[in-house]
Amino acid sequence: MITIKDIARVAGVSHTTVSRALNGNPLIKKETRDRIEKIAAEMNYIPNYSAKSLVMKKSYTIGLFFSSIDQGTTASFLVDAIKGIHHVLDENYSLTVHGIDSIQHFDAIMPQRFDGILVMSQSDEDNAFIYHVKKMCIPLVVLNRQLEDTGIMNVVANDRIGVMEAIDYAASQGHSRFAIIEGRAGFKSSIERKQGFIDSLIAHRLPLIPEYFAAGDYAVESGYTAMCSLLALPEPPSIVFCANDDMAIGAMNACYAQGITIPEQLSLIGFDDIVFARYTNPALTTIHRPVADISKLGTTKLIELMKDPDTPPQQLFVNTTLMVRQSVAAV
Amino acid sequence: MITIKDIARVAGVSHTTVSRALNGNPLIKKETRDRIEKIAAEMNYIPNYSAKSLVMKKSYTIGLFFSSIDQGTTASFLVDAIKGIHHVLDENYSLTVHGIDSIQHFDAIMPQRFDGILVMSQSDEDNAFIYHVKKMCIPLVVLNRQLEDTGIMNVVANDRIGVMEAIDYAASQGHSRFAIIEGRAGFKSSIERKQGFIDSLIAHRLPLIPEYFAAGDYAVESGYTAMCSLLALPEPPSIVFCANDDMAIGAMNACYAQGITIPEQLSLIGFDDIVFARYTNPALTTIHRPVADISKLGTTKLIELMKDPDTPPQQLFVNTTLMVRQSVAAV
DNA sequence: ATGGAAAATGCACACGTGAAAAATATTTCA
DNA sequence: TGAAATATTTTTCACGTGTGCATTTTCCAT
Repeated sequence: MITIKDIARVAGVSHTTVSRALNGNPLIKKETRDRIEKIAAEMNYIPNYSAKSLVMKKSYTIGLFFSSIDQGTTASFLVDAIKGIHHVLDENYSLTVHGIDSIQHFDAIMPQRFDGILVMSQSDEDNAFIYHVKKMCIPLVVLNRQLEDTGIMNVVANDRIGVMEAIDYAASQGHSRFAIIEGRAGFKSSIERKQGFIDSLIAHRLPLIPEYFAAGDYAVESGYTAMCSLLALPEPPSIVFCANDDMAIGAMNACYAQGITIPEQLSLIGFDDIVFARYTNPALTTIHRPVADISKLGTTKLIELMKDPDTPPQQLFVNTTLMVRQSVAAV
Repeated sequence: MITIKDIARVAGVSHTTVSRALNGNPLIKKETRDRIEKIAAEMNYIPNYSAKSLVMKKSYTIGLFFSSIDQGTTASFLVDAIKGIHHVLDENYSLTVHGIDSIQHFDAIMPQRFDGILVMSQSDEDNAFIYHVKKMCIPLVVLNRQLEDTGIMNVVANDRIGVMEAIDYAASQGHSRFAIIEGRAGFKSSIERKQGFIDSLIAHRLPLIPEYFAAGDYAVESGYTAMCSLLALPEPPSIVFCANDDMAIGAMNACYAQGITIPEQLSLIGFDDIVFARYTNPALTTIHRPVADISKLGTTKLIELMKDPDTPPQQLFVNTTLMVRQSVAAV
């Protein structure tokens, strides 16, 4: 491996000059710089990141942390996040992926190892981690879950409003017996989506019926189970809002199994707009959650924060979009 | 940040002794070691990985490379891979995720930055990258795509045999007019799955009908399109094998659209066994691809290789499993 | 006690880089 | 032409860690 010292020897200058030349330091005469850059290129010089890290106290690493990699995180969510970040992130940063639930010692999370951290947060339980990062003064952006603390950069989709729009739409189609299959207990998104559901019903002066609130955990299977229990009610709902598409697919399946046709006998609304949503039968009307956009914006903000740690924290909202397809009937 | 020198001062020894004590070097007296370890713990010492890296020429980083993050890589594939790896990987290694297609300069891929590399390979086009890694002498395991070169550690599912089993099963159900919707051109998996399809038909002395070979690219939409063209044939097939589940879902959708019922009028087989496969209507009969198992085994092998670079390379096969559900009818 | 081997520890340096301070070269101005 | 001012480069040191070799301490057999 060749180093700046090797280049210095060839160029007949000191290694410091080489370092400066290669890092765009204005103290170097233009012709010297050009000559050194040429030599460096010819010698195929590649900087040693370990050495750089040691002296600069930078790691050239961005950490992406999910609440959990195994549980409650749908595949498309994780992938869209990674895609979004890669889209914005400079090539000489590398992105490491972690699950908060599998971290043994927070001590290993320190400025030395991460220039910046993105937390794809789903639950309050991440707070311990988030505050550790903050205490360590590592530039931090929390994505996807709205924080009470306005001292932290935060990028989220406005789930609640997204749901309200969807319910408004369904109400405009004449529906009045609304049920919900809720998300995983403890997840902020579950609460928000439920609240949007409730708010919209209240705004339309529709009744909140306790039996129409079914528990779920974001997994496909839980949608199936919850739908079965809803269908077993003496008077089933005319429309069911599922807190994510995975559960909506499970729910749809339960309907097939019981010979209920969608949307004629029962309407269905999902949340997320995963790839498969447009390929269910009928195609699922759902709320598009802009995970990739959130990730992109979050990464942009993180980069700002790394450049200038005093950038004032903001709470940024990214809009959801209602995707009207075929799973809601007019009644 | 506290360093071994700080500990040395407190313990009244040299930093060398501290370094040795903390790294389990046998030259240190047991009681000295115990004392130093105690002090280190009390002082909350955390080693500086940059310095370690510099001196040890290790990075404590494993790179996971996909052919592409954006294209042709399904979400569940990426996620299952990450999960599998995390399951095996030691906590003080971090995992970075990359798309080969977005690497600008291979020069940045060097031993200094990666202790080991896992390539989730889908296409021959990855070879340039793979050989670069090999040339750099970075411990390497290639997953998912079978290589001709037996000099590289390689873990793959036996796609071909998996497909053959599935076609055998379908033949045993009385089918004889078999069609295929192929995977993305250029991907090894596409070729293997197609070959399994062909081999099985030949073994059953069934005809290979050119019109029954439809092109696809692993995306849901391409399954839809391909199925439309198959259904437009004067004499459509009685069963269609789709090279992955995503396309099978697209294909299923095309059937809905044209009022063809599955499996009564047309049978369908997928490949991968994604989460949603059991929730299609009817549930999709498919071939389970053990991505997580491949990743786990591959990671284990990579760790072996990192410990002892002379570990002889192997080609390891992980079995697929036929998941019989409801999309294939007996005729 | 004493020599000598064995065990334990310390010294000095290396890794590749960047930065402050010092040195040298060049330009400017009177 | 010479001093002051400025531009450029070099010297020296630091970052935190591990290692070969020298040094000290310990222990045992004499």
